[in-house]
Amino acid sequence: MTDHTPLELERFLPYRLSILSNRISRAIAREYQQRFALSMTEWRVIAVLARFDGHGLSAREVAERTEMDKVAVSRALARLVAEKRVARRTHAGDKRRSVLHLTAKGWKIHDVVAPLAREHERALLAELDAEERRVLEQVLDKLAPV
Amino acid sequence: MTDHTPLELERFLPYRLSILSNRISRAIAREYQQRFALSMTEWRVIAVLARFDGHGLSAREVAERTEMDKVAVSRALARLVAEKRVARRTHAGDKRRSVLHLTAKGWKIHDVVAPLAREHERALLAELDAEERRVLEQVLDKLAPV
DNA sequence: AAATCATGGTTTCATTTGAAACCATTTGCA
DNA sequence: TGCAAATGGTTTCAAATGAAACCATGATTT
Repeated sequence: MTDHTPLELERFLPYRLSILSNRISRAIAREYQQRFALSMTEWRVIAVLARFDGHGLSAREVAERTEMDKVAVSRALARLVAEKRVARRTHAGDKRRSVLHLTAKGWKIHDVVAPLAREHERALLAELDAEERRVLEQVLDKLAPV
Repeated sequence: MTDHTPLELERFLPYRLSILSNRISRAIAREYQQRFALSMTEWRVIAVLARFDGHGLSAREVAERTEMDKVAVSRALARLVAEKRVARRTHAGDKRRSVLHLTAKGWKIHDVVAPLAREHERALLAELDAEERRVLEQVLDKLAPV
């Protein structure tokens, strides 16, 4: 007789994490999707470019930072550049690399979406008490160090 | 002067959760993908059918339980039924509904993948101490109640 | 300097996904 | 009863995605 012990999905950590993460991402995404016709990957690229403004990141560096693959980044950038949300130059010393910056248009989007995202996070964390917040941080540091 | 305060992605909760969740899901998926030519959605359906064996779930109920939309479930089921991993009958009292069960073949997959998934979870939790595990549970209960 | 290898980035092709329309059946209600 | 609305599920079409091949440039070896 084989072991049919089923997975208790509702207590299975990877499953619960995935549900939670999807819910949150979708909730935030819903807000900027139609408002700016912005996909989640595009938003992530904008967020990284904002965060490392002044560095003139290359596409590769954006990919690293977002944990997206380079194809996804390339496509997101193509759209962002077409819509003039991101400016793309060629690196002076290395013609393969691009040098990326947010345009005024890109910053405008950032300046709306970033607070909105922060507010979502705040609301989420507000459901937790101090100990829970502290330990959650700690757990994420352990399991998914940046 | 506008507020350009950028999101600190590497400390932003939704972002970190998404990274963590993706990494874990991918790690588990890698193991059963080529071994059984099983997609993540198909595995989820199998897991739910195993968990609620004897109930004769309908597709709708599977969709609810997996938090996948009904189109995804419909497609996963089409493949699973074609490969005879799942048996599908029509509900006696309601000809719209299907009545779903794992076949012997489906159970065989379950009985390999479920322990494998549990082992992944165990390894993950092993990185945490008792307090971290306890609080993590608690946090998930609060943020993503089932 | 030529040949080889590595890197940044894009394109192509097949597959997956999501949204909306759709079909069949059942339910609610005039 | 008969007709509109709701429900379970599938199909269709467009867009998103991933893997591999590709192109151009740079670095390394000889």
